[in-house]
Parts: sequence; structure tokens; C-alpha cells
Amino acid sequence: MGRPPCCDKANVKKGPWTPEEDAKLLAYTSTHGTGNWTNVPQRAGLKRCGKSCRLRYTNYLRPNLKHENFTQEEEDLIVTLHAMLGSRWSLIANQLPGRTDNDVKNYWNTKLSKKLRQRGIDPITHRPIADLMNSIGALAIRPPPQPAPSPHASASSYLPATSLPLVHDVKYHASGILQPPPPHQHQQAVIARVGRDAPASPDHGQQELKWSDFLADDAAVVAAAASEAQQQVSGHYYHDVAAAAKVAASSSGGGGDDGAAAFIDAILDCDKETGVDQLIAELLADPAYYAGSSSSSLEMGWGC
DNA sequence: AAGGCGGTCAACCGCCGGGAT
DNA sequence: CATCCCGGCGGTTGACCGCCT
Repeated sequence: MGRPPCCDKANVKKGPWTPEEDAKLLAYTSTHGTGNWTNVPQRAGLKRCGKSCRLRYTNYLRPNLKHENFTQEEEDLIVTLHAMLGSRWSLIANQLPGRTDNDVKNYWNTKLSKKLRQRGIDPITHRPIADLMNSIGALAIRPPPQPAPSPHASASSYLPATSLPLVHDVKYHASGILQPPPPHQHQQAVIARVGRDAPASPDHGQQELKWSDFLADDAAVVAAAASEAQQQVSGHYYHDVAAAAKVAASSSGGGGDDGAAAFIDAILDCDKETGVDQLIAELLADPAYYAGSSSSSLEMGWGC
């Protein structure tokens, strides 16, 4: 059973907001602030649901919102963050000052996902569609699971083949939109910006980034994925995040934004708990990993 | 000129987490 | 501890607009 409606639907206006309604809402919020949305319609003289008022304010009327088109830099950041965070639009929007989660979500659904598809990238996994098709084909003909690996077996046996790059996926889609600079510099620059570009949080009701909120879920997914070596796609996704966080941590020099730092710390903690940190360390030490990544960009035809 | 069609985006819906009681 | 209520979130819808035939 879901929550009961927050207001009497029969007496509530729906649909597009009129300039008069906007003016009333703005006048109210400018003098009384934005607390307790349930009471706002009544006090502001609006026949709207409180929820509708909140949405109108946060998505359209709120000060400092940008209403112009997304810049190339913003596009790049959205794609990169989507690869790391998935459809956690509010988290992504937090990294784009003046943009709302609704803005980012709409822009992704209407423009960016298509753009990626046109470039041969699957917008859900952020991997080359050709690689995905290869993976599906490989899974279909893969022999039954082998007995448990020996204690000396390389951790990379749990990881995707080198033809399925890990953290480099971030570079993939980013460079699909931007003119790609040299791989490692670009990769670090984009990821490091997640911390640097955190909003200045002009109001006192600063919304603290809760990066760790989603980590538990992802870690659970990863743990399951790690236990099933065949489930390479989801495992791969987590490695993207963890490895990207390591890159960000190493490039940030340890200081910087609290939210991003907490995010990175939480990921590193998860790494230790799940043993993924060991896997990544071994992976990064494997020359084949780099060889695989460099060829992938060329395969995409974007030529660095 | 008009109807069809697809793209865009504001707004709504229902679920969830967390604080208050 | 259970329940209620609120704010927040992601997914979805539908109105509007421009382009094409």
C-alpha cells in the first residue's frame, strides 16, 4: 500500500503553472523561505498540491537556476558521472551548479543517450555496443564454470577480458563527446572535477552529498558479481567506479571537497571489505590491461 | 495548407527513507 | 516499536512545438 495522497486531489489544480501562480509562489518563498511545503499552497493562496509547489520552485523558480542550453563541459560531466553513478540524477545534478535533477534527466533521455548510441556506445553500460555483443556471444558459448581457482590463480581471472576495458570506459564516452586529450590526463581531469565542481551551496540548507548512500547497494551487487565469475558486466561496472575513485584520489592530493572526499573514502572502504582493492591493484599491475584499453579507443574510430 | 510525426520538457505519480509522534 | 507525515527521488506522461510530407 502506498502513501495516501498529500492533498485533496479534487480541490487541487494541475497542469502548467500560470505567471500569476509563479508570482504568488515566489512572493511567498522570498519572504517565508521554503520549509513545510504542505502549508505553502494555503499560505501562498495557491490551489496547488504542496508537492507541486516544491517541484515548481526547485525546478523552475529557484534562484541561480540556469535556463540556457547545456555546455559541452556539462555534457561531458553528465556522461562521465552517469557512467559512475547510473541514473542517480540528483547526485549528478549536484555536480552541475544551476541545473536540477529534472534538467539533467531530461537532457540525458532526449539528447545524450541518443548521442552515445549514435557513437556506438550503449548508454546504460557505457560500453561499446560491439563489445557487448561480443560479450553476449562469448557467454553463450562459454563452457560450464570451472572448479574453484587455485589460491595462486591471478585475480584477473575474475575480471573482464582485456577487450572489455574497465576504468577506461569513462574515457570512452567522454571522448565520444569531446575531442579527447591524452588518455590518462583526460581521465584524471574529468574525474577530479567531480570534487572541484561541487556547488557552492549558496543557501544555509546545504544539501550534503551522501555518496555513501548508494555504495551499499553497489557493493552488494559487486559481491554477488564477484562470486559469479560469469556475471562480468555488473562486476565490470563496479570496477569502473572503484578504479575511477582511485584515480581521483591520487590526482586530488588528498585535500579538496568534503563530499567528494567522503565519496572516495567510502568507495575505498568498500574495496577493502569486498577484496576488490586487491583485484584492482593486480589488474593495474597487469600490462595487458593497458594494452587492451589503448586498442579499444582505436576500435571506436575516435583516434586519440 | 494541413495533418502526421518525433523531439523536448514541464509536471505528475508513486515509492522510499527518515524524522516526529 | 509502530505509525504517520514530509521531502526527495526516479520513472513516466502529456502538452507543446517545429519539421516533414
